[in-house]
Amino acid sequence: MLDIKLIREGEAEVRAALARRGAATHLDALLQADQQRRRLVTDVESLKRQRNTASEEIGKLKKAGQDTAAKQVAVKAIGAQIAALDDQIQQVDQELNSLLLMIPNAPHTSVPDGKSAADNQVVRMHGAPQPLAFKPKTHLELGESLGILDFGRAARMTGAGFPLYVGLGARLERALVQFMLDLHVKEHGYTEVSTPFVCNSAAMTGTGQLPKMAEDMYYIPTDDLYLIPTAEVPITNIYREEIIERPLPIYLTAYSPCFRREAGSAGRETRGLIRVHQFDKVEMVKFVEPETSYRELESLVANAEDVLQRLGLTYRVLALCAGDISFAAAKCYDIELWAPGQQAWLEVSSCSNFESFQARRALIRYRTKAKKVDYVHTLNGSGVALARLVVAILENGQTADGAINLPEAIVPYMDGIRRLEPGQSPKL
RNA sequence: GGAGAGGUGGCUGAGUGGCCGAAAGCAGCGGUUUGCUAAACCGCCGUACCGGGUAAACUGGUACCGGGGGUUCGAAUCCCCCCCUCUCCGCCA
Repeated sequence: MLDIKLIREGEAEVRAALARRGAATHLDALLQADQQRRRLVTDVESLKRQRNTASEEIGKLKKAGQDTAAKQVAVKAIGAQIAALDDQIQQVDQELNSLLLMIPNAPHTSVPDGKSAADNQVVRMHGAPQPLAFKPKTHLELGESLGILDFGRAARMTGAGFPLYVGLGARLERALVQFMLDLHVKEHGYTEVSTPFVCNSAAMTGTGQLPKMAEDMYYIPTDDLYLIPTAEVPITNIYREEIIERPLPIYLTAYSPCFRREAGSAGRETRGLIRVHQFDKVEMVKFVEPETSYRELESLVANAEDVLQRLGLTYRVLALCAGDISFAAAKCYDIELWAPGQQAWLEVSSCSNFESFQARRALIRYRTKAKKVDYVHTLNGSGVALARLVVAILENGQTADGAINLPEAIVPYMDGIRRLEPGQSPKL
């Protein structure tokens, strides 16, 4: 969330920044609640001071054996006033908090203007889409002919949008996870963690999934827990309500499955692995000092790009415009892979700087060089998302005879298998 | 899931109704002494919010002893609910 003091003192700037997102703002109600709260707090605290002084006096008098009945009655009256004010404060606090939680992050000045995905800017390309010498198949056709994907059986046990990988398909998935984790841990300086795949509402609120995105998550009412839509949630929440005493930056990475209801997106890009309710992902999260966060964002993107470069894939990096960045982000780059079967760019990574937005919600702080407590900046990026990565590897690696040439970098993780051919993978 | 024991500041750990935001020790920071390291000695050493002050230093106040509620003039301390940890039993990959 945004700093209420910043909103109070820099209202015009905050309004202007939020307007760039096209976000409807309820700053008036917020500022009014803030003002009311401060007035009430000042009042109740002076009453509490009176009560404390009087109670102390009663204690002394009692010790001296004097009668304090009259005084006690008087203090009790103060207590009643305090209780009434405290109730009001609680209400205003709640209102203030729920308003604050609904306000999105302010876009950074370097974020391009724009209303929608159409206004995102391509900041660089790696390679360029090359026409194949034959009509490319889609990953669905390839997956079926190779026998490595089975959507029908998955739908029977769960429903549409839940992939079942078979044989070398499952193997490829596992190999890619291993490859990416190794790269981030051994070469990019991340520490690997393995987290819970369900989180409580406090954690979800901390990273910004709640309250706004409740509809997009799978929820388990019996235990009041949510399936994670991304490992960002458990990783970032590792330091929730802590003052981090070790030196920054901290880089963490984790593999996790991701669960998304994708409510409202039925019929949109829903074929095959493009948009699924469950997919695997390797995620990177950084906890950094505020002054360094935009430099850290660039290196985070570079870490994600490194994955794709080593896999020899064609991709482009987009700077999302103010109207398209996610709720919690101050700046965001997307990385998209070229998929010849789809004739489309597929988003496989989203790298964001949240500045102190998540840190404020989740109370993640550190000590500055001057020993003051301050909020960290958090960043995260996919490094990268699996299902669409598999799509790109299949569709880019395909040959005229329906086989797949695998990227050299994962061959060691595939026990030396360089090529997937029809009939090669074990059948169900 | 059942029974019992606990949750106090970065850590260890005292405190069972007012003199407690909390003893003591360790760690940390500053200083004195010191050939260096070490030791000794002295001082400092929680967070949030509201106010004063230049959004610094500093300063007045309020709250916080797992979380929430209650009793009381007054709660770390008494009562209730919840969460977590440990031990034992049950179940189990």
